[in-house]
Amino acid sequence: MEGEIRELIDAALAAKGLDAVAVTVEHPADESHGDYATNAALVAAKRLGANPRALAEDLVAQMAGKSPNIESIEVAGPGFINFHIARSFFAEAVANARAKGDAYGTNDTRKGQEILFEYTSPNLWKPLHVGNLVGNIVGESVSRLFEAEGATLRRINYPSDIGLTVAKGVWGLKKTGGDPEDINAIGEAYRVGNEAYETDETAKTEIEAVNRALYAGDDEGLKALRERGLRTSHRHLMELCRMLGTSFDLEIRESEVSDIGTELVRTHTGDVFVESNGAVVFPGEQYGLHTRVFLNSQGLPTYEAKDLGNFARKERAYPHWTHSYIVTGGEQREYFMVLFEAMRRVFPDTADKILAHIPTGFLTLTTGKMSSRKGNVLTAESLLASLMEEVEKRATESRAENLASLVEEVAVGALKYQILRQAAGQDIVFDKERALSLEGDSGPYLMYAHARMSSIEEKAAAAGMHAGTDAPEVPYALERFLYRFPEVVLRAGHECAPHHLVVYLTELASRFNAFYAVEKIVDDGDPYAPYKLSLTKAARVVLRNGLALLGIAAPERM
RNA sequence: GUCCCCGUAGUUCAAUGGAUAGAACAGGAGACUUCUAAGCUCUUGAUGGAGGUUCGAUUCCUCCCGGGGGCACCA
Repeated sequence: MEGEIRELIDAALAAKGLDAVAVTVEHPADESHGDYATNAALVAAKRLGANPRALAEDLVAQMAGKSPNIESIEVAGPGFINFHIARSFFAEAVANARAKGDAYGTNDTRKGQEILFEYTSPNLWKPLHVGNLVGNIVGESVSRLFEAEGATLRRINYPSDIGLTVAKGVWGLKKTGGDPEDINAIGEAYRVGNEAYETDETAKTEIEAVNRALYAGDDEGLKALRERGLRTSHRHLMELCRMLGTSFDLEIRESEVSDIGTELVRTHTGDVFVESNGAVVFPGEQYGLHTRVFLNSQGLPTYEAKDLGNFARKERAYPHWTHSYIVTGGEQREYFMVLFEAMRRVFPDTADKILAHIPTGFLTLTTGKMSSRKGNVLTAESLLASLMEEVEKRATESRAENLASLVEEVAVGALKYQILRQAAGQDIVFDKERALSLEGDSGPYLMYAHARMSSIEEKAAAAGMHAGTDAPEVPYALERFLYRFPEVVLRAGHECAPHHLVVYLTELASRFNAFYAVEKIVDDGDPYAPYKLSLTKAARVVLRNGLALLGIAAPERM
């Protein structure tokens, strides 16, 4: 529809001798202004030196009656042109959504793309906190958006299993004598190791020795301890990913790419990297960035070198890739600018391909910045546990067949909504109380609306009622919103911004709830009841598809 | 010090340079008691400050104030 309107405008402007004018076509905030509006006359008037309103009238005369989908076009305000869409269009959109079902909203703007999509990538051995969930939640949603646009996704997890953090944990585990099979002992060991590293010189030296030994792999005892701890951590991570609805196509461990990375840096020392103070660095200053160390003065690879190895490993697995995305916290913005600059030089075949970093926001709590020292770290586990507890309180009269799985779905949905509702990349102030409220703008609000739609459909089916096409003269507010879904998916995908979808779905659910409050749907005596049922079914298709893109479950009963 | 991001109701968030800045929570009022009340209706309340560009600025530019992040051997 938007495309059709643009064509009309372009044709009308061309008749005025204007082409390639950058005009906007948008939905007016106030629906009484119509379904679409354009600033074409305002923009073009400037070029022509004409009166905007007079020009608008001219353009309207050009466009009037050219499309059966448009009922009326009028000039308003300083020279906006408002389009009112015909009733029949809305009814067709309802039918279209129902006919397309799961495919409704998809497009092919990324057809043919093979995308390496790295996200989640936690540090094994460090307790997972809410911040770690953000990358997974945003990454999962963006990857689903890309798939909805026709791309082939290669989901990659790149957990860190070697390096100083792991050394701190292994050292700590020796110190505490904790059980390497116990996830809590793993977390405690890291805390102890980290604290000792920062406050105790002797411990620091020992931890660095542990680090070297783990890289060298020559101390069987340390090696075994590390492996046992990592297994525990990894099991824990996989369980979390299952709950969050993520499954990876490939997992690359930092330890398996550190040699490759080191080798790549050594090979390119001289042409890409330079030696400096005993370390090997990439002189980013030459490219307007900053210098970063790739091999430290002990000759060990840093995150930088390992990321080169990581990339080499990805290429080997998926040689026909076209795009490579990495989702991480926003604090790594500048890091990736440097890394990509170096990668372009080490891997010349990346020249005609896309390398991009998708930063997520920095997460703080309403109670302040998380810090293990302050003891206010909100772990992923404890948060999900509190959420499930709240959900259980609500679900006492649930109609769900499997209550346990519903509780988990709703808890995860509440969390995901909370993270995805705001623009990706913006810092997040995580409000735990709000996440637990389950009311108003929330995951459960959308899920509940979906369950309600399902329930109505179920009731209609039981009553032997069929969906129909005989629609009332004036379209429902819900109809005037429903057809926009594909536009929203397009925009969210284009901007890697799932929050557009969240905002849209919340409004959609709200309109449905308002519709539901005043209209009886399953009603024998109402000639429009079959159409209302059609509309409900279409709305459920949109809500279900939208929730799927966010990675949130769409339960049929709650 | 320097670079990047941010500053919108009491709070947490929206708003491709457009029309009267939207929601939700919290606060106030109400309806229904018939398809799921995790719902619906009404209501109080905001663009950090000063300039500039523009027909039009929350959005772009400059400065100031405030917060966060990066800047060589962590990830």
